[in-house]
Amino acid sequence: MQNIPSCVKFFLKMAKTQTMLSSKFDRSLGGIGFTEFLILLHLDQAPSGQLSRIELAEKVGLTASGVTRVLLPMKKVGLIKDGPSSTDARVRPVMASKSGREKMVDELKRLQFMTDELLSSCTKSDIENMMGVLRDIGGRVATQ
Amino acid sequence: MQNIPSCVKFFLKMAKTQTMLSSKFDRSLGGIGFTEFLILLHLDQAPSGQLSRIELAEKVGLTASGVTRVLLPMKKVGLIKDGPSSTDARVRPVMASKSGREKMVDELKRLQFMTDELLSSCTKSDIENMMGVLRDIGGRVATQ
DNA sequence: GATATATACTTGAGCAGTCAAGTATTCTTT
DNA sequence: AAAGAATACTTGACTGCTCAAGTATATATC
Repeated sequence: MQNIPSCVKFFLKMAKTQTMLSSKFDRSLGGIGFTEFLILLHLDQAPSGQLSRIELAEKVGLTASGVTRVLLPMKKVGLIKDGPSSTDARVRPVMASKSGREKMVDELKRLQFMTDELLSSCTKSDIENMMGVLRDIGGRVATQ
Repeated sequence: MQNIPSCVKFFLKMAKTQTMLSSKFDRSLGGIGFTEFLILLHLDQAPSGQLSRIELAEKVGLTASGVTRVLLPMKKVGLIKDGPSSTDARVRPVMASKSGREKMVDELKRLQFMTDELLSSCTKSDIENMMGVLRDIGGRVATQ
């Protein structure tokens, strides 16, 4: 029976929590998946309202091909549409449609309600601290 | 452009960090996946050295069928073996084999090195605090 | 003691993603 | 201006799950 150091324990705990959370999100998000929601959210946050596939990939943490595959049904259903064709013919910018934006606002409200509840026992500074730690970890993971 | 409340931001950040981490783990774990590692770890931590499929499912956060599917190749490769058949003929206990235990110890060391590095800028109490928050969130998610 | 209900799985179909290899366009070098 | 390298994708084959439905055993109810 091995002794498990606290750093490892922390990551195990985080992995499990995240698994539970994302399946809860997926179940409660009406009709769209968490990744689809993320895409709509990032499109909303982009200053120009549009993002290329690789920009989306970078933001949501998927590969380019993952983005291609997620976008396909979203376009079929009308949540997104093509952005104005850019000067560079390789890039295919994506925009949210009106219904995509509406859906996103809807789900954002739902998510807000849910996260408020889940974090109800945390102080503002708890959250600040954890954000700092996560940012830090993210940075270290990214640099290889 | 929607305003995103800090609770939601926190969960988005955590989701992304976790995505990056788990793919880093999967890449760096030699030959076995993160879930396979988790299974070997939980078998090691079980007092009797054996766990039923549903116990494993509960511990690693998969469904029963997910466990069935993960276990299949692990048995073929000899990382695990059947436990002594229990009094209840429905349950099929699983144990780690010698090579499974060795593999696990190996990978645990690797993981320890990795997590130490990723958390190198955190204090002991940072980690304690986050563990507390995660435990709390986990509890709230679990209750329905 | 038979019947219903619950538990511990397994299996088929399908979804969300990956990776490797391909295509089209653009940039860089000579 | 041509050749090679890089970028922005897309596609095929695969992995790792999920969910719904099935099977086998066990428990509770009448």
